[in-house]
Amino acid sequence: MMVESATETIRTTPSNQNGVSSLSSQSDGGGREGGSNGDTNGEISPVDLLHLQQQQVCVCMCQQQLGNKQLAFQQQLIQMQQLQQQHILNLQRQGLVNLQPGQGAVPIQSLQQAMCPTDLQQLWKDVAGIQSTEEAMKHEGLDLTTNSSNTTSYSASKVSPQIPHHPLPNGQNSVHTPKRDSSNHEEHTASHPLYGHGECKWPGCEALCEDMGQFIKHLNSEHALDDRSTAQCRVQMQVVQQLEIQLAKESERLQAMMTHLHMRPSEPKSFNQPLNLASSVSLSKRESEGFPEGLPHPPTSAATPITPMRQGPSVISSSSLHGVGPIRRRNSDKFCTPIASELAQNCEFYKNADVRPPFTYASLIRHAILETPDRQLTLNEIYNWFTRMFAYFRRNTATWKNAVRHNLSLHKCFVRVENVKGAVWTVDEVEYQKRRPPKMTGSPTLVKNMISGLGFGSLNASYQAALAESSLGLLNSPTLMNNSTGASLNMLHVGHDDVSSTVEQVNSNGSCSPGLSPQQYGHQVHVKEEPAEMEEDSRPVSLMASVTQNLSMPGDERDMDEELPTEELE
DNA sequence: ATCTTAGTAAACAGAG
DNA sequence: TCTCTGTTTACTAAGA
Repeated sequence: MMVESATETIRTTPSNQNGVSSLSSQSDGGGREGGSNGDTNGEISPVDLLHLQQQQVCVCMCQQQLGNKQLAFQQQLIQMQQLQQQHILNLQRQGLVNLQPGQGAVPIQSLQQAMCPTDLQQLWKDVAGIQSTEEAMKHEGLDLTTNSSNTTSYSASKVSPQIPHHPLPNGQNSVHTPKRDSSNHEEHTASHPLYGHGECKWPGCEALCEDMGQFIKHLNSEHALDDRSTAQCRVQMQVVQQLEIQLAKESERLQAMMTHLHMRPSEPKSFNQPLNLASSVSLSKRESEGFPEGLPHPPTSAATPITPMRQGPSVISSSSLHGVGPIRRRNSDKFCTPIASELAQNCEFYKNADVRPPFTYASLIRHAILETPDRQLTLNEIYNWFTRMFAYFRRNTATWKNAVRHNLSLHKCFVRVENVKGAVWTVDEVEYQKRRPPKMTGSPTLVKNMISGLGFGSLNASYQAALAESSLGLLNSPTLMNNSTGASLNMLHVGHDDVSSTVEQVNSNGSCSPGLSPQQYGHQVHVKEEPAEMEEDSRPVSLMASVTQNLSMPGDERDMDEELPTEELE
């Protein structure tokens, strides 16, 4: 017990790179990686590079086969991948990654066989464009090539970072109308993926840079190769992968919904097609690259997902981003992110990504309890819910289980009740609402940061544009709106009223019953007396609904419960 | 600077 | 004895 706690402490030390890279390095169900994957220094192997390169080319391939409706999606993915590769390029440039000349050629050659001539033409145009761009960059004192012996094959791995794939306001992208002569290099450099609106777009950095030169200096000085940048890069890669997973699932769900409703999408399977195609291309390779067994392999070619737009910032909060260290002031409480909708929309994300959920233990426990039909859970069932719902909680067991028990005991809102099957825990909604802090006044900067996150705001807009472009009337459906702008607006304007604003929502199984009073459960054995509480919040207590997402929990022997429908909770 | 809240660690006790 | 459950205390950190 003590030993386990000690190891957990070590692992959750912020400097521990495993906490960041665990998603890709997780090799066993327990997630007790010990750095044996050679990944602990944040290095990105040539295999990773090839993987990314392959992804990039797959995107190009798919784009040729897609209609315009998928372009926005694909282009957003390209942007994300550019960001990844930009980071990797930095690593390469600084000698962290040594790509052997022969290695880079392999996927290109194989892809040559798979691509039609026009695809290849486009690809090599891109390659040529980037080469010219690199030359132009050199003239600015930026040597992007560390290995001059690497010609086309190596350059191919660097295709995307310098290609300005910024979406146009209409959702189109300049990727297919490249002007890649050196005379345009200013245009290219002026649209650096990490630079926009006079700000550095590096995750978590909003440094003001008057011009590109200043930005480049800033980039090289503040975001040079170090542990932090490397970790951020890896996290960003994981984020993208998870977003791709999410999109694939949401697209599949959409197809099923539309099929069920006898709606005929303008291009059947238009969403999944590229995903499957790309996945099939690179799946086997990624399997060999250490993608965890339990994790679904992210589709290589995917577009901006729905839910993580809103959820992105919360996931990528400083703490949860790295999945390490204590998280204070989770925004479920601070920003009143509706935990139910958040979990309902991103349950797969939290299930698969080793990302700490941006909720307090108390809110998670409450959610777990309230989503059960009888609104009561044993401690073990609460444990099970945590491990089922969050990959993060499949490890650090000593830490979070203790925290769960601690919260159950500490908070008056959790009431222990003896019933026939032993002690169960229930939620006293009145007490829970009492303990919630006052309404958030809404710091513009804070809210802005939450929404923008790692540039998800633009992705979100593009995604909506793409949806609109796809003539998907579903965009106006509450679900989708909640996933995108609607959710953001909710976050902006609802604040703590999220409780009352969603209270009327009914879950799919119709259980919109209010939170039952603890007295409704058998005879109460013990009610804790919580120390001094702020009673200033006299708002009427809202009725609560709940969300249940049954998630398989590999590696855990505990019960796999029924799959329950979802409903809004807060 | 102070207070509140949350997360973590740990000690301890009781029950099975 | 061991494990699980539950309680409590202490400490730290973040945010207001």
